Amino acid sequence: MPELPEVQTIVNDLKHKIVGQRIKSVLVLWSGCLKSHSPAKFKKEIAGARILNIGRRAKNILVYLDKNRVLLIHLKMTGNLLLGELKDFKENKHAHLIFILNGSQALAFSDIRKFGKVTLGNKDEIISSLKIGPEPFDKHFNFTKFKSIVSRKRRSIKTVLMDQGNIAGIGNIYSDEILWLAKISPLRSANSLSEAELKKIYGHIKPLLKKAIKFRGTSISDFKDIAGVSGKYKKFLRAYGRVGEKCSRCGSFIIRVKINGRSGHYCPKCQPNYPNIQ
DNA sequence: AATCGTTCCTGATAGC
DNA sequence: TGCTATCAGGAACGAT
Repeated sequence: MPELPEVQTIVNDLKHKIVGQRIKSVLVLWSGCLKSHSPAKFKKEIAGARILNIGRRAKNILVYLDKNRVLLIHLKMTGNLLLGELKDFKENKHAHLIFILNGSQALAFSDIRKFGKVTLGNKDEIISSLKIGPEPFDKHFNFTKFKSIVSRKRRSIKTVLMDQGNIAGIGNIYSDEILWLAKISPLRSANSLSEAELKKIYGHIKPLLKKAIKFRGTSISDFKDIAGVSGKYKKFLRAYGRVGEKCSRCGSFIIRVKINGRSGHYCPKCQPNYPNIQ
């Protein structure tokens, strides 16, 4: 499932490969992914558009187009953007949109579970419609800001970290990893955390995300970069997806619990639920 | 205002 | 073997 590091990997690659090109046309193979337009209108609007830049906001990919427009792509869990030639996608039954670019290049939006969404519209309207908290790498995201966002919430710290309205880009994998590094249980309510505990969490967010970007993200099952290559961060995972394995720090067994409908993975010894009672 | 439950969807896996 | 049931999960949405 693409989170900030995976989306950033895609954005960085796309920037180098397709900025400056025109979208000659688009094939709509499954229109359910189009959020803003009918297939006919989408095809008409997109034809001839020039790609000015590629950006990211939380887990959204922003393709800046001419005429002050933006194409917003959310990959949700199983979405991919793949750059290749049209013939490469003919047998991909999950390719829902294929953008025909210059020469023989094509960019396919594919998504097994069909949760991903594509929106086309005015740049300012689309960006201002996003209800998203600060980007972790924004200079305004300092400890004071983090504390003001998190410290009064009654929900579990994992849920708070994953809520895009609080902080942008953290999902199920990296919330588990941040909390393992900070030795904080994902079940602790955010407003139960001490200043020192908040500092530990905050201190791990940027370095972890930075390292995951360096290794081009985590591929659990579906994430691939635009060339179809898996991310390399999986080997560093300490909690996520390691149920029944030994904690690499203390040797206890990693467990999985349901937290607000999501699976949270943690070490019950290193990350105690009730540290004050121990 | 904040939080909770439901919904979308397919493929992998478990159980019989 | 082959069937059915269950589960995974981001975020929009409606309900409380």
